[in-house]
Amino acid sequence: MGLTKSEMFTDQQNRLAAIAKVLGHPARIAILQHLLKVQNCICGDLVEEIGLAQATISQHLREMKNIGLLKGDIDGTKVCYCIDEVVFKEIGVIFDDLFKTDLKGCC
Amino acid sequence: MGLTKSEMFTDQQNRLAAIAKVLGHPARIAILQHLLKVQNCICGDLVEEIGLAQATISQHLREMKNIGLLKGDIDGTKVCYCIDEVVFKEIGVIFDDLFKTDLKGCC
DNA sequence: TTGGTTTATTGCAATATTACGATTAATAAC
DNA sequence: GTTATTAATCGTAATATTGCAATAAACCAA
Repeated sequence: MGLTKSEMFTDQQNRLAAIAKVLGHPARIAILQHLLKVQNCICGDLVEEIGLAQATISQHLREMKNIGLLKGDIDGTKVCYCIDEVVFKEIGVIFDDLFKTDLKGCC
Repeated sequence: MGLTKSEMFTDQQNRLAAIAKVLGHPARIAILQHLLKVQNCICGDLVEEIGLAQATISQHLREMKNIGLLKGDIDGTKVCYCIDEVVFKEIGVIFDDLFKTDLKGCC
């Protein structure tokens, strides 16, 4: 089917899954890591940096924008992408909450 | 194409993406949260708990096992699933590393 | 205006994912 | 033995994702 039955889950579960899904592709991880490394906007050097076609990179960037992780500022013919600090931190907290649980190893 | 070009990325990027991909479905988030809540093995009550068909749940469980997040102990006709503590913590660290970066908001 | 640069979008092909019914395999209960 | 229970697997249909070439859109420069 390929159709996720999201109505069966809570908003929190769907939001977390949507975020993880966007992170679930190495090209998007590479984009995020590059943005974290340069600590600045990136204006189009991603195509050479990552090595995928321009259309493909653009698509990945759109998905990252969809969950709010990135924002794009138009600057002439270029578009400067950078991380949305608030959303970035929010996502960090979400994962932190999920993985901070102390397990009392049962098996 | 639907075929990720994973050879273009580092092992670390591919591993992180693979983990995030598995977390990128609300049913698998629900499974993980249920396991964290009961703090014990779950032996098959997931089908009623989540509300998807048995075959579907089994498929989701397999994906979570593939990345090492869950392990299943056979107990008679039942199989008890629980979180692999080591991998769980490892994944927590991976996300923590990724999101701990302090951004100096550029845009 | 014309041409160059950059990014988004469209259209498409190949592959992947999601979901479930049906079946199978393994054990348990009797 | 038979039957019930449980979970994995198979097969299949519907939908999603990935990737790219081609094109469009928007701006800049001369």
